[in-house]
Amino acid sequence: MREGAMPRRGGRPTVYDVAERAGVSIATVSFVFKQPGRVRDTTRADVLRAARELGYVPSASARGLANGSTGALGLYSFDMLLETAKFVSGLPSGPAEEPDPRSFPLYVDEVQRGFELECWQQGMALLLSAERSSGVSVMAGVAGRVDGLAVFPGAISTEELELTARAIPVLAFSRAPQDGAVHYVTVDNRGGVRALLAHLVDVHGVRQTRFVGAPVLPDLAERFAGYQEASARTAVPDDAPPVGAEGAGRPSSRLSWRRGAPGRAVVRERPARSHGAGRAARPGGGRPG
Amino acid sequence: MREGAMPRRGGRPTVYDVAERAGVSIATVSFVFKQPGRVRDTTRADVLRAARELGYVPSASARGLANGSTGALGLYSFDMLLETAKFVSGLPSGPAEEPDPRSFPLYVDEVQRGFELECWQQGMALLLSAERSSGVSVMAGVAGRVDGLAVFPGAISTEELELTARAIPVLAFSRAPQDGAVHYVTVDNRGGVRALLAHLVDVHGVRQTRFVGAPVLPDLAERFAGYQEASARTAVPDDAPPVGAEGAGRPSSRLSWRRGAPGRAVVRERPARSHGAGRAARPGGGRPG
DNA sequence: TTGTATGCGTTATCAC
DNA sequence: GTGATAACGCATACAA
Repeated sequence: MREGAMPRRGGRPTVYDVAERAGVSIATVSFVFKQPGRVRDTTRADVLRAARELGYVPSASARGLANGSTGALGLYSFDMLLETAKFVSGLPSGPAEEPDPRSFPLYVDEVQRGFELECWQQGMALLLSAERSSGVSVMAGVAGRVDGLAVFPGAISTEELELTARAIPVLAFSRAPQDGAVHYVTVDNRGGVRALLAHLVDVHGVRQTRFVGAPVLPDLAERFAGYQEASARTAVPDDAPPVGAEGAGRPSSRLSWRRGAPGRAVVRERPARSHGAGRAARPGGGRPG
Repeated sequence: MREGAMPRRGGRPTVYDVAERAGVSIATVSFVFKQPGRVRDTTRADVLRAARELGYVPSASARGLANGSTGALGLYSFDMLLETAKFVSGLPSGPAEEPDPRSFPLYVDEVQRGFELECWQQGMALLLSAERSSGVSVMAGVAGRVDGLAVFPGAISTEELELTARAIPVLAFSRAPQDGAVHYVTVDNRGGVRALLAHLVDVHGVRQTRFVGAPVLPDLAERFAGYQEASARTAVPDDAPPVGAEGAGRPSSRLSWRRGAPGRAVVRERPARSHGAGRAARPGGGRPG
């Protein structure tokens, strides 16, 4: 319980300061910002003026705590120093002695930009963060600050994804769909590569092709599968090992890129469980209207 | 005051739930995450297990409210649909009927990536947001959720920047330094262009140059100034109007790009005021160690 | 070592 | 139309 409504420490101004300055109660101050119509015009003006004079900025923490949601979505991506780069690209790149942020996977930018745009249009804040190869999971730290979380493929275990999904909606990019609460989204990698090869052969008359990259991730595996399906049309036998397969950083055991592997690339969505009092974020969701 | 320690609504699990499950008090749960050494090993194990079983994720809102800081830094950039694009590039681009996010100023990505990297290394979360040409200031909404805010040059008025700076440290990119609480950072645009021209002329033997872009922003004005300073060496008279100067969206009056304009490009920092109990964010600050 | 109690700033439910 | 006041979830002095 505050003693009256003292300006308190030297911190940022709060509703109490604004209320005191405007000669009203904190409830009124809150109303002015959340339900303007509920306050008399003159009162509202007083409050707004006081707020501006004080440089009042509402605390998102308090706000989030009070209404149970943060108003932000999270995007969790790769280790920013690319210590997992070769795992991502599937290409051998030697033990990068000095990680260079500039070699960050470029496609990430595009996806990220799209995410930013959507958040922007939805009026949601975007919280960016990335995995750290060293140290504990940062995911938990992120999950606590957002209403929903999208995750790039990486070192995050499915178990941890599912765990996080118990707290907030989680969307995993290009991951093999699993049973659980996590949402998965991917693209038709197989068909894409087939079309690509068909184009190269039919339109450009290419006769020599080779698949470059180690199919250690679902996406790459799918692409390799598509490559094999279509490679009968090229001069390269479809059992030629993909370039870089041997040199891949982690000899990943989580995926066997056997011939004719099952599972078409697919977009799989699970209905979000209701979290709390019906709140629900929609990472990657459609636009309104 | 909670009644005992009921699991409450259907929301995310809280310290109360974990505490109940582990048979300890909420304080102990908190200690386990914040001061692990203060808790007995067995107790800690119990708590961690309970937390994991429940899928407990600490609320950043509550945490932020309790300790007075959010642990996140903000980066505020352009309107994502580029309605201010031509203002940014200085190039006439016609009234983009259908704004295309793909034409977003590219250099932004580089700066943003650097900011991300630094935040990542500092263990801080990064909150991205952008101005909206329509509607009220989003800045306030951002300022409330971060400990410090970096702002790209754009439609944000100096007044608003200063206002925000009363609540949290604000860093403005490529803006003409002002007196106030806002921090400013820019680069040697003038010298850069001089060097560029020298290189073109001396090394590549270029004899024909033209400055493209309307110097409506401080940075561009500086570049134009540098261009003029060095253009005596080219075949183009230094008073040739820069291409696109006429077509610039806003005939900005905030900057007169008069010849020999004063003010060298400069990095200007102001010591951050102490906010609250000595807390201080350091947007763009150096690395530890 | 662990538990109790209180504050953090906002929201929202009541009274008035 | 406004004003008290109880949550919200966590951190932390202060007790025990």
